[in-house]
Amino acid sequence: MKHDVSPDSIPPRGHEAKRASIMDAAGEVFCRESFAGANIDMIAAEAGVSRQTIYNHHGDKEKLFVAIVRDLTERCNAGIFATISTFPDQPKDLEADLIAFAVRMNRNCICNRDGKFLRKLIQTEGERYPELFAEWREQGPGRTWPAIAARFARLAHAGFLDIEDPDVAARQFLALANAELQTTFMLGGTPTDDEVLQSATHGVRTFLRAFGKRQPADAQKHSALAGA
Amino acid sequence: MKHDVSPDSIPPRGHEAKRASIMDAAGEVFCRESFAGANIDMIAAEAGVSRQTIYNHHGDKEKLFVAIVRDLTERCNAGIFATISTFPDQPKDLEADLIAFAVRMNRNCICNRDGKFLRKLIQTEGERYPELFAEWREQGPGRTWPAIAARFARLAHAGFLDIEDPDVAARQFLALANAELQTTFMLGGTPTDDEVLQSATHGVRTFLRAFGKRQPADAQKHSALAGA
DNA sequence: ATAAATTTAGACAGCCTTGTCTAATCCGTC
DNA sequence: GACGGATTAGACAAGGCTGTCTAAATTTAT
Repeated sequence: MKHDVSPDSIPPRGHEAKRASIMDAAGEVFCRESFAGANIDMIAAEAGVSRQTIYNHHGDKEKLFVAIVRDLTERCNAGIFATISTFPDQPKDLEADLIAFAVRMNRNCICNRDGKFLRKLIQTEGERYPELFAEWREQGPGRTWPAIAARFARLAHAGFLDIEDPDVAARQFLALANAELQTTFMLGGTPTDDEVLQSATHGVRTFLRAFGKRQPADAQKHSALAGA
Repeated sequence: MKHDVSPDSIPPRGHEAKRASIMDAAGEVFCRESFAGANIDMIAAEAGVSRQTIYNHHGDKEKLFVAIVRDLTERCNAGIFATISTFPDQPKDLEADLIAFAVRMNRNCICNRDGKFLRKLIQTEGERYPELFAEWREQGPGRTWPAIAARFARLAHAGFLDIEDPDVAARQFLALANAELQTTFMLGGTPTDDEVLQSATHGVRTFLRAFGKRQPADAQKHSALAGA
């Protein structure tokens, strides 16, 4: 049941490097062991830092935890907005462009290290820190979903899609893009690039069957026949 | 941070009643506090039982935990199969029947007490008990998804739907039905009946836009216009 | 009513964890 | 090379938790 205690390769140099190293290790350990199951010695060992240094930097276990969550929330949101800015507003190939967008979203925001950690911490500790995670909810889904919805609304307005409610469509787009990754997410796994692509491809195809224009300007070239 | 310690209403009578009471309380506490955060005294208090009785029944904390997970997995699977058996094979009103099915699935299997607890335990402790949750994966999604897919395949074969890959369609059906409940689930909340209905309605409409027959035998009566 | 089985409260040892303290050491800078 | 801040190992007290044990009380079956 005990985990390896070898310091994470190179001992970090400098004050800030130590801070970063602690944040990294703490995210990892809190995520793997849950708040109650994690202990400071584990984090110190994994960060290649002494226990006292952690107390010097963060005060106590709970403050450290809160710092981790805020940090992850911030970084994840930044990633999501960066990815949203790559939304295909003037698609050349709607299906291919949306698939690529869905893959970017998954790979850079959902399946990556930060995304995985934040998701797990929210699921595991969400009920114990209502205000902290309410903050995440407002800053996260509360801001990203409308942003995505706005992009879909623009795409619909430009005649590429046939959408009544862009908010619903945005949520469904994300749900479809992830539909085949749910079980993996549940168990804390990281899907392979291929699984991400598969899920995105199937999801976007279904999305376009539902919301694509029936007879677009240039006839729908990419039917459900295209190979994987 | 301490939780209420009042025994859960009536002290139970009889050996089996105590066993059940312990299982109930343990599920609740493990789910709320995580395995590491839960302690036997909490569970004993919540079950209205002495600590020693728990040890008499289950040996130790880990065995108790495993018993809870197996119990929840079994009950949830039973519920899911029971619900699958109500799948509308001969729908009178395809949209309404699928919405009702999606609502049943959510209310009876996903949002209910057992479903919520099992989901949380999988998310929280899945990585720590790989074999235990692999078992769940095989018995759960591994058996329920194909069962649902088979029903959709039958519906497609009977001419009600236009589906190439029933497995993909089944996963997407579930993903769409839950699309608007994700954030609530993440934070451990329980959606209201109305939220469940909304999500199912929107999800099924999108599903039918994607997979419904364009010109079915009797013309599509229920377009995307129907009120909530 | 009596006997057997179960449950109970409480005490207990052993262990782990948090957070503090100290004295020695490291590191970059002047 | 000497200084000052940061870091380190290690010891430490206080407290929490698990799992065991006991003797008494309670329940159930006979």
